[in-house]
Amino acid sequence: MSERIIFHVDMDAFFASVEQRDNPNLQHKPVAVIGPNERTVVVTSSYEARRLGVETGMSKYEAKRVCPQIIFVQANHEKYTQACEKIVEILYSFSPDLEVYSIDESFLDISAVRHFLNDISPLEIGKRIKQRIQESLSLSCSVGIAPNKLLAKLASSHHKPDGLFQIKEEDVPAILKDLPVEELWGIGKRTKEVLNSLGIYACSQLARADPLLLRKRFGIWGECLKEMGQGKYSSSLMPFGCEPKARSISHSMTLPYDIAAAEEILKHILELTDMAARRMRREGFLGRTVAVIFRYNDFQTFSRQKKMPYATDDTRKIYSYAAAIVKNASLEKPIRLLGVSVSGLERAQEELFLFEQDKRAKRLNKTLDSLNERFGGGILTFASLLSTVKHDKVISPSWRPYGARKY
DNA sequence: TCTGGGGTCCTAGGACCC
DNA sequence: TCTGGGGTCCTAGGACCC
Repeated sequence: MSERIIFHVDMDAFFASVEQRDNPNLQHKPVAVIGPNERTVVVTSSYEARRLGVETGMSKYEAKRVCPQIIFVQANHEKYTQACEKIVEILYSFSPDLEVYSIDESFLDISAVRHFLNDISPLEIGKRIKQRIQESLSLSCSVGIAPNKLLAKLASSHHKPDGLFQIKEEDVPAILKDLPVEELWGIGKRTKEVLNSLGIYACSQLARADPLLLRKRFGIWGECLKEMGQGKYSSSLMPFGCEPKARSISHSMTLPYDIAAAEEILKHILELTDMAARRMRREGFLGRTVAVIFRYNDFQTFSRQKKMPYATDDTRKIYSYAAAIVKNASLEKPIRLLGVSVSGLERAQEELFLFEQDKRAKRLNKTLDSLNERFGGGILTFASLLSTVKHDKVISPSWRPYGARKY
């Protein structure tokens, strides 16, 4: 098998760039895209803001402190979704071997279609991809080209913004020689610390490390780590439209202020449960396991879960378990964040709804869902939620565009 | 009023059964 | 009645990603 040619296409400061494109007042200025609530963080910032010290994950106040002239813009999910759909269309026109990894990143394998592209060089193809995206969306991206996904991602991340870089097989040892291990995709803070404690700092050291030692410290993953240090990475693309079904659906929120009162906690739990269950119904899932996520005001975070006797997508049923979890949790401090997650998902099938009561509940849910959808969400809801704050759509990097062409 | 939200995968320990 | 183990399910937590 000949060498594969993988592209990683990564939009530059995606959300911030879309906002700057659409509002001339933001162009060439430090812009930070943030969430809708008071206790939010910087989701993305323009390169102007980054140069002035603004970083992703900073609180609003921290960003304002390091960069007083920062301009905050609230995230607009629909806009980014539309842009993503167009980008996916463009990439798909280059090759059907496409993996939409997140809202602003994709992998493209052109090995199989290369001769249909008149055997032009990978770099030239990368140039055309960048051109097409720039022309039709007025957005810039960085493109990394390499024999596998790991190296393609490295190639794009090291040449941002507006980058185009190819790592060839023969260049791999030189590129990895002094590269810090944490620059590799998948090696985070904790893994870096452990590797460093073993005297492993550069990828070339990881490549030579004792496999038994890695195996002992990292389990199964230790074997992958050594290969990654050598620039090897065998996993192929997850074809667009063929992604495995979701394993969990969850919603969580940092509350506007810390709370301790049980009835207030339960009110939020009902709202979060309803958001999760509505999405399950929309996407045709039933779930078996309910988890509630708690975060104290000191940031200690933990979860409690409970398996239900059968799978359901009914808000009330799921809520009854979530509420029981809250009541048994014996909370010790004020709560800053609450979340509800449903896992053990399976495809909903009509014939599973055997009981008349369940059928009624399902019809009711369907009616509520369609009305909610028609009126933009959150119009019809449980009476006890009427006084709570309505939240904007969340930003979900795992989101996949609808309606784009599939296999 | 320092620190968002939505995911996946892996591990480890305890319960329970044969 | 010195004490087996293997397998599976469930729960909790942590690492990592965008």
